Amino acid sequence: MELSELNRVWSQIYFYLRYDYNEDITHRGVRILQQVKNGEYVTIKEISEKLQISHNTASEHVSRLIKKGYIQKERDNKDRRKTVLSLTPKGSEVLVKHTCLDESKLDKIFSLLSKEEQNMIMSSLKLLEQKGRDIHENRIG
Amino acid sequence: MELSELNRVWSQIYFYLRYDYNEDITHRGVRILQQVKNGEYVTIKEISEKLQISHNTASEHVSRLIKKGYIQKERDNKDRRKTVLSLTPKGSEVLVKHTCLDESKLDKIFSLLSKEEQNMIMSSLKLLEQKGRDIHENRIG
DNA sequence: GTTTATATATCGTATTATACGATGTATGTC
DNA sequence: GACATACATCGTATAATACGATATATAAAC
Repeated sequence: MELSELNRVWSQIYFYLRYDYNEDITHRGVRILQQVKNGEYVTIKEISEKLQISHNTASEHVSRLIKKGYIQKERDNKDRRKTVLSLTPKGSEVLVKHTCLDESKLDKIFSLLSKEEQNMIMSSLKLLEQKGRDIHENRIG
Repeated sequence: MELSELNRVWSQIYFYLRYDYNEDITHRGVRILQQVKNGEYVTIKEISEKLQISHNTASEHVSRLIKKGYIQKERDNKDRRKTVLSLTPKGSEVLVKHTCLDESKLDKIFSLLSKEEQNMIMSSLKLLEQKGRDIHENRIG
């Protein structure tokens, strides 16, 4: 199995199918939205550690994202010092545009595929996701 | 077919499996390396149009990437005004780190999959790539 | 051959993105 | 109360990004 071939294909897919979308969010902002989306309990400290930046920087980035309406925050009832972050619907939408494949393009592609092909693609991706999650959560080596 | 589900899976795969790599290239730099990799004949003007920036900005970004050893340039023999850009091996490597999945992670995953599963994943991705290329090159509506 | 157009390089200038130390407030633990 | 933790705010600084002006080189049109 030639993994570099798989990688070539992966990055080509993204190159061809990503949204042609004009940035109105910073690079750092996207990374933060990703972290907020993928954590269960995300605080400023979490963000600063994950992105390896100071807490002040993290706080300010988050503050700007809140102003843009992409993130909301609330104080944790169990520890009022802590701020818990979550994505707004608007934030979710912006994140999709910057990390996902253009669904109108996907729609065109899928309309040309057999049911069997569609299912194959879906199964493959889900298998990769599942194994990927295991790696991410250190359940595998 | 629920495309948003496919997209959720896609972005999760990337989130779990991408390289944990420290940036020593700018966001714009990565975009330019991508363009250089994916074009057959890439000039400063091409870059400026694709990224929708002025030619001077494009020229300067490219100049910096050349200094870092990621891109090389040569004059087109048929039109000496034109500079043709290509990736260096070093540039290719940096691009992989910023756009691909971590191959050591993939290796772990694939070592756990049957030959059949591996082939299914590979076939699926190649099918998506092929159709994606068609879309990109306007062969499909 | 001259004029005009094209392609890129360089420089000066400016804005935005990103970062952190210092400081302050609020809350939690001992 | 003393100390620790979490985050917010402000001042400061650097890096990234952008473009207009200008210049040089080359190609096309007349």
